[in-house]
Amino acid sequence: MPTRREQQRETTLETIKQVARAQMAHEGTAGLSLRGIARDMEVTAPALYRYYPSRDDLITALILDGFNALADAMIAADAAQPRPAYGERIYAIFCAYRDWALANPVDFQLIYGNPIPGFHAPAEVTVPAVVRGFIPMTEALTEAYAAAVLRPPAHFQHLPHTVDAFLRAFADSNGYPVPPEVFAVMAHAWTMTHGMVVLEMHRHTPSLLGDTTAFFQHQIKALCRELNLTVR
Amino acid sequence: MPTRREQQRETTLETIKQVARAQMAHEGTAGLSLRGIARDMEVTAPALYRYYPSRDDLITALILDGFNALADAMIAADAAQPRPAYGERIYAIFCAYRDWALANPVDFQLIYGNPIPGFHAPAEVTVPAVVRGFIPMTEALTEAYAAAVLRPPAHFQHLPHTVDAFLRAFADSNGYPVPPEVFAVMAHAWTMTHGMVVLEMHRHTPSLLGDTTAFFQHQIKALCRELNLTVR
DNA sequence: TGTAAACAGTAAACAGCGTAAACATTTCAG
DNA sequence: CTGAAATGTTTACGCTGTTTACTGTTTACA
Repeated sequence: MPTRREQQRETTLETIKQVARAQMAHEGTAGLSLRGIARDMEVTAPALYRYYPSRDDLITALILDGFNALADAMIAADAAQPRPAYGERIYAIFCAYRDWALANPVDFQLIYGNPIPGFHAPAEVTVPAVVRGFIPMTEALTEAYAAAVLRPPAHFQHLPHTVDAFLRAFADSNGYPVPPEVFAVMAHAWTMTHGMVVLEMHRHTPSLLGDTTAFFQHQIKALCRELNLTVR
Repeated sequence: MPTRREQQRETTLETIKQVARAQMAHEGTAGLSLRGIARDMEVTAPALYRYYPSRDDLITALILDGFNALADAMIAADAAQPRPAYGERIYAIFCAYRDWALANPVDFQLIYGNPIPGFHAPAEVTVPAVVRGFIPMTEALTEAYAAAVLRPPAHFQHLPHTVDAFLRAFADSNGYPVPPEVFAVMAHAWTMTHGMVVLEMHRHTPSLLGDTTAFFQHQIKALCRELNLTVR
């Protein structure tokens, strides 16, 4: 059972991240400064070093939170759909990806951009969190495929042999085998979604397309139908 | 005709950018520091202010160069293809986009990411350079459509009415009318390409797909064929 | 050609940053 | 209650972008 001191420490660790997020939300990812956080907390800067050994460690913690929050959003969106309704699930998951990104642009840039000078999150920390976010869409697609509802167009089945070999090896090494064509479908959908989100976030598409939300939803629905999944 | 001093000034302006790029290439976009550039040029930092009024102005200049270099790469790739060969042109243009990005990751992050703290390039400077890069693919697609070679699948023709209305207004306001369905195809292709490039650059896809080059080329070719364009 | 203006550079300084070391205080456990 | 651990402050170092004042050099014009 945690002592009073340990509880206090835990809340301080959380407060620091909270203030950091607030600062970034206000001034962009640039606004993250230890001294700024310390000012807001009415504490001196070196005091923060009792909690995070360096600025980069704080950022790493924020990134980890970000990946998990995004994963939570997608998992929740998936869970909210009725079963089986594979198309609705897929649609909801990718909409959740975009919605979360647009609602939390700073966190999204933190995890999927490189907004912090000279910083790259250690892979051994981020990869598990990333993988967690991919579980719902992988499951939904795999189940739909197993149920013979998802029928990928031909070109997903005739992948380049290097990719096909890699995906088969990957599926075998994993305890959770995913057919290469399903994996390819997921990569395609993710790629598309991510591209739209990133370009929209950097304000490149709104001036070209007008209603980016409608366009995005239309694109995802079109993909679902191309995969023989019914949606809406 | 330029005086000796003006020539000198021009080369210094260029040298500063050159050194800046070298520093970023060496230490990531974080490595961009005026004092660092000054050190490399064996000059004091304030001297640089005679050439760029601030660090952000230097970055803006670098971004402008980046957009133009990317546009040049795509234009050159397009020009190198035989005519009409619309499929080959489209394929070459998007491959050029990816190739340039992977060959110049720092510049790419500079123009399509937000790697510099607290900095966002002024739109009135970047937009024209961005538009320039889109000319070849817009032209290739529009010509292919006019020649009835490009045949977009149905969902590109039944766009959400908000998007459709916006694209029609956009085409009308422009001197260069692009049919909405062609614009939608371009947005789709760009989105896909950009998403793959960004995810690959941040090392999210290589561990999932193995041969990302093969996968990318496969994806673009599949899209071309979906559009009734022959390629390879 | 002589001179005034524009240009190019330096030195010094200011404010802000991340961080390390030394020191003081608070809080808890034996 | 006492000593140790946790938490905080003070001070300092070296880095950053940027401003100011001052010095030469180059150019343009009367």
